[in-house]
Amino acid sequence: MEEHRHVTIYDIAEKLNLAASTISRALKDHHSISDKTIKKVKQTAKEMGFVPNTLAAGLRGNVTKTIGILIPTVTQPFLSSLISGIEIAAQKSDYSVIIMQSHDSYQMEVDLAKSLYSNRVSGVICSLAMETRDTSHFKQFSNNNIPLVFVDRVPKDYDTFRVVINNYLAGYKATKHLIEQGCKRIAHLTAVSEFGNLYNERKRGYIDALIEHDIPVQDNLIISLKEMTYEAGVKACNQLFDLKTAPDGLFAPGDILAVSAVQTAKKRGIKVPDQFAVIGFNNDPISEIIEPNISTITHPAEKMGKAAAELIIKNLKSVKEEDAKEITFLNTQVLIRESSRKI
Amino acid sequence: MEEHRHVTIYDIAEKLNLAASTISRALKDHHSISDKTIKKVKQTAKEMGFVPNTLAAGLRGNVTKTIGILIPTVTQPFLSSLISGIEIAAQKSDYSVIIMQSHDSYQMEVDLAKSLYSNRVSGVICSLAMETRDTSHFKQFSNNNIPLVFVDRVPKDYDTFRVVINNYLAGYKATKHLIEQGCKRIAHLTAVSEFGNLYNERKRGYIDALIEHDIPVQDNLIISLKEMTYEAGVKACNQLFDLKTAPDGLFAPGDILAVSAVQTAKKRGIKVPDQFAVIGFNNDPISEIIEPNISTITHPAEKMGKAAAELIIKNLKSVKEEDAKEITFLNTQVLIRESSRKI
DNA sequence: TCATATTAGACAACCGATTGTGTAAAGAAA
DNA sequence: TTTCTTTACACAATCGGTTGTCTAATATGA
Repeated sequence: MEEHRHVTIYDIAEKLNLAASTISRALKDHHSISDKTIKKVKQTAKEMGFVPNTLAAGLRGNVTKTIGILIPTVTQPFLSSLISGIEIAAQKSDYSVIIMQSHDSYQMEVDLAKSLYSNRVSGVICSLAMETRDTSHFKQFSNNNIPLVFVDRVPKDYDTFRVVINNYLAGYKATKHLIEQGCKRIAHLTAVSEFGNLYNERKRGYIDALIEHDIPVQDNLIISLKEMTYEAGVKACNQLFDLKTAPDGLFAPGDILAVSAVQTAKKRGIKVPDQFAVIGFNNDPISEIIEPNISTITHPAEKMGKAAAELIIKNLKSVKEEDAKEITFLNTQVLIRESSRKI
Repeated sequence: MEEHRHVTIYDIAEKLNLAASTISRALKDHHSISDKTIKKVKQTAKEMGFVPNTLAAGLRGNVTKTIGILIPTVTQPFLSSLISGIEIAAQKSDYSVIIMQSHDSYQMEVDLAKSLYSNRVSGVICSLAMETRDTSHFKQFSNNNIPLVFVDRVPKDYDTFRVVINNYLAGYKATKHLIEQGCKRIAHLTAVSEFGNLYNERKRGYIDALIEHDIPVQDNLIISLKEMTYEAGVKACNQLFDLKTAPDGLFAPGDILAVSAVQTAKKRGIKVPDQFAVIGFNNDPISEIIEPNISTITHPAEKMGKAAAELIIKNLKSVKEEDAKEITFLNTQVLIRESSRKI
């Protein structure tokens, strides 16, 4: 096998008897290079199979056109949709995307943040690890004018971009929907002690909706879970159904939990939605396929990714201090399906 | 806001009155540097918040410790699991992962391959786009000793690493299972004209299992789909159920199709599995949750990712020509659930 | 005609880590 | 004491694209 050397602008320069700087400028249509030369250079570059070395460009210009993504995992549907959105927006502006998974570990997140910085990414999009309480490892980005956008699971107190939905409002809307369907005893699952305020916000919305409709808030109808898994959902629902006065509705802050609720109800002979109406969150693919279909809150995951990426790309062009605290809210919608449609 | 400059080895050198080369060597425990100096350098580096610039290192050494992933989309469960596996293996060896989505477009794939090359990735893991027929855009990797691993959707004729399952055997096993459950008229869905041989292989396994058990292969029980979507599955199944002699079993080469089959059957009052047994493929999360649970072929997606990443990392250490055609087969298993369990 | 503007392109420094080569000093072996 | 080895570190080239500065030539305007 021949040992190919990467073709460089110097190779092109030599072949055409021009200076390397001229090649560099010609390739990006610099005004000081004649059309004739530009055409010739581009033609030769193509023939020789020239591919620019982004490392060299990045080193020199300190611009890598790379967006770093730091998220708990790529397998969660919401997050893979988020990636997809980021990726599409990035591709449009000729940015690359580099992805790292914290697996919800704080230490991993710290290490990976360093690795992203080491790679001199142009910007970072992050959804925090469950474990994360301290966010000082993100200072390296802020301190070096690397735009940082938090998405979905965002820190309370960090002064940077955020792209989120209004979780309070979404929780309120979901609960209100159940009330409108005639539910009187609405249960709620939530996450135990969370740093990001996402589940707390949903819970606040739930509570306010109840209060607003003169429905008492009952502690035994609110269950805090350590993990938002199918199994945890089944366990919690059984606990709910074992109550003397079992609930007739449930707002689950995730579709997997809603699925577990629907199936647990079915197993116990409880009719969904007539005896027990359920609404989930996220509009995961499964919510649409399971029977009965599950009502849910749509979460524009791809759009969020797109918005986050665009914030970074836009921000790189014109850094304005006053932008720094910008929060982008994206709309949620109640998607009514069979699991909660009683009327 | 202060304009921080990135801390470099030169900054450390200046502070300690040492040469930059000494700093560089000290940081990687080079034997020619005294322990005392090493300790001092590392200490100071930490204090000053030094983070190595991987661009500079990559440019100089032509090694980036980055694995490029080029796949149709990240949102498909199989592929996001694959990524997860790659990522875990990469992290272990201190590699970064850079992901690009072809969205099943050939042109995108060509462009993104170039972009990966431009980023001087150390290796590439690829699952081909549906559209791809020609694979010459991968030559740039092979020609430059950049290890290339195809996963799952692999080209027939490209001389490089592959990590795949034995699709023929999996198809055979799935079909045999249905036969053992007493099915006499087993239908099969497949993809229309595919470049990668994955669906064709599964079909071959299906056919051979039938032949081996003296069951006639009937063309009207084999339907080729353009897209492997839920809707396409529903349509195909309705077509099957409309036959004079409808099938009593189905081997679907994907779980989404299996789900659509089960639900279509239920809608038409056909009992699953008694009148119609179904087996899918991939063990997507949904197969476990839907009712009835769907029997499926487990596909070790994360393991495949891990294997692919390890091939690259290992190969980078010792490039041997004779390795070049290595094919890694990973095991599949028949996972029997309710949708096909008759006896 | 002279001064200014524009066009064309060369030269060289630069980004930051790496590494081959060189040198000086201290210790070990002869 | 001399030679060899080891230790400890400095110097400078290198990777490849970018960009400020400079020279020269042609074109435009006063």
